[in-house]
Amino acid sequence: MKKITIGKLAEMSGVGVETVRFYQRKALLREPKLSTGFRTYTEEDAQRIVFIKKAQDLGFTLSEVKELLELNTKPRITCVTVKSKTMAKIEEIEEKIADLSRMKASLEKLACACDASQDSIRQFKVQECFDVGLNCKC
Amino acid sequence: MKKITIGKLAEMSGVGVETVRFYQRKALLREPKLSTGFRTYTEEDAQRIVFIKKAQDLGFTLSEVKELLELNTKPRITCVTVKSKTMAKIEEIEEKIADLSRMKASLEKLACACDASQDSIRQFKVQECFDVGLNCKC
DNA sequence: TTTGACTCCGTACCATGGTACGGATGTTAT
DNA sequence: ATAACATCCGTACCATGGTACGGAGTCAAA
Repeated sequence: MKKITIGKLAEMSGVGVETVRFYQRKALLREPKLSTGFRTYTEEDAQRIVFIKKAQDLGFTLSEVKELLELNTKPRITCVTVKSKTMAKIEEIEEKIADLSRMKASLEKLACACDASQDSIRQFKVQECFDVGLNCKC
Repeated sequence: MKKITIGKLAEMSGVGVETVRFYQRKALLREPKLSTGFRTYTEEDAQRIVFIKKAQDLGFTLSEVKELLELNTKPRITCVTVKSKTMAKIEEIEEKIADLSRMKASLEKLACACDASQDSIRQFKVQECFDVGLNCKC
């Protein structure tokens, strides 16, 4: 285990130094040892940041990520708890997928309407594309 | 055409008065006539707000919505432009769905591992769930 | 006409997720 | 040992998408 400074950590995990400090303030990262006045990190901290970024990309907010991470810190007894939280997250994810699928369907209608009006002279109103009754022969 | 005040407009389109003013500041709504000192709106303004809200629900930011709305004022190129913007959004959404599906699969493995360790004492790492390698015999 | 509701405006504030600043201090290489 | 660089900390600032405040003017009904 070599000592990792905040700058190296940031570089390793692809974020800025200030972002690391920000995550720490938000308690997304543990308080690191300030041996000799400087923060000292481990590989695990880098993995943690990478995890945060991954989860964030998937649409989780920082406080949701925090919750997910906190699942790790609880003792072994909590298998049941972990499972129920996990199931809840799965449901959330399913909802997000459903939302996105609806968005996608609407956008596909929009794209189709664009095609349809390609050769007609009719004035194209973007608003119409989002209306429910959009006539689309695709 | 009856005069619509800001309060009525807000009610009609399901937003707050302050939101209408905010959209106006952001130039998402035209500057309304201030006949007699009060803003006077039309049905079209209400439709426009409804459109903004719909587009927003579909994952467009306000500035993207603004762009979309501005496409209406431009000539026929519109269709092609709208279509390419739309296709880009669709791709974005598809990526998000794919990510979420992967995440869901990982979380399902975690749930499964919880079951499996009901009687064993396995240390869980939520992070692993996001990695591809969680060994699960479910 | 007077009261109450509505509107005007600028400005301040909120949450989220950072980014930047700047003076002080610590570390490292020459 | 001294320069050059990294890090410390608090605080301020940024964008996004609103929400709230407060003093002033306006409108409409009793």
